Amino acid sequence: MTVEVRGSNILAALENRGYRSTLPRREIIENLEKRNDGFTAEDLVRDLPHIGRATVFRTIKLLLESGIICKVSLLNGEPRYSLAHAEHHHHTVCVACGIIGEFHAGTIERVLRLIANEVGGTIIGHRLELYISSCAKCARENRPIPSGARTLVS
Amino acid sequence: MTVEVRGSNILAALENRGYRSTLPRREIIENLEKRNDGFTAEDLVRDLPHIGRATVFRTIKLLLESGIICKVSLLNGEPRYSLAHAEHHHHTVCVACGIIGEFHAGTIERVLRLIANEVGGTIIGHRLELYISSCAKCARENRPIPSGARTLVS
DNA sequence: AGTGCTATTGAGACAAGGTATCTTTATGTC
DNA sequence: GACATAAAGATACCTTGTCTCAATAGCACT
Repeated sequence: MTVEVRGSNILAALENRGYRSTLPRREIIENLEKRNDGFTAEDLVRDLPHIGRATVFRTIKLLLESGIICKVSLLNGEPRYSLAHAEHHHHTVCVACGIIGEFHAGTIERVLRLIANEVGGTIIGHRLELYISSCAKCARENRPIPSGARTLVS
Repeated sequence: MTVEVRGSNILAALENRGYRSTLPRREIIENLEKRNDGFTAEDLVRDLPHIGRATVFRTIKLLLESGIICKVSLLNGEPRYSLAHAEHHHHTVCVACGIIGEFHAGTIERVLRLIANEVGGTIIGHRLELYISSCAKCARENRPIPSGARTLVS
């Protein structure tokens, strides 16, 4: 009996949910674990040309449903995926370079709960994205704020 | 000299921004003013078959940029448009019936400003959607919470 | 009311992001 | 190793928009 010591805990999470450990899934997981930026589905498709498009999307869906990755919208609505590092969190998106960060703020949860009371109904979840410019990286590289950043900020 | 007394202030807002008052635009505005739910672009296309698809989308874009309507994501990411009633606000989306509500909470803005300090960078905007079930209408009609509502709630 | 400039429209091709279908292949289990 | 079945690959299709380009219609001016 051999015990797999090193290896992705993401894969383990999928197996615990009853999914099979297949080569394409392992490759996709390995690929996205290397990224620290937000990525698109197309990034994965391009990086793993021997894996079918549909499989990439199916695996993304699986990882989303398992809470392993998150789907985040850029300001213009373009989707990006990002590895989830914390249990519950929100996202910052730099409109200049597109880098995605995470933050957690208990205050927000409390405020939202209060609002739910006023709004009526049962709160199921929320989506909160904070758009910033000049993130740490952009500030270092002196990257300017893109024009047209002001669009649909609800 | 005649003064147009009744009529859309939305149209006026567009004209003030230098856009022409065209028949298709007037019809689209009239149509969406009648709605109190969130609507899709396809709803408009279907309701106004003599107006070109591209024109509908172009007009929607115009209205978005002018802050007259908002684009909101349902839980599964599907887009909905909704007339903006207040200057700055956030949205509630009922996952059962899809009705979109507005709310405003100064507390949130304050909290977000605090967070921006911690996160670093300049805050450009934010997107906040609150997903609820059993909104007033659904509660009246005793509509159940849809299964699969738990998806990508970041 | 007619003229002219140019914004806007309509039609239809195209694009991005994703899903459905259907056959073949690979996993996990006994 | 055989079996049942989950998953993969290929590909067609769908949705939500955008782009192009010729034709049309608003608006301003006379």
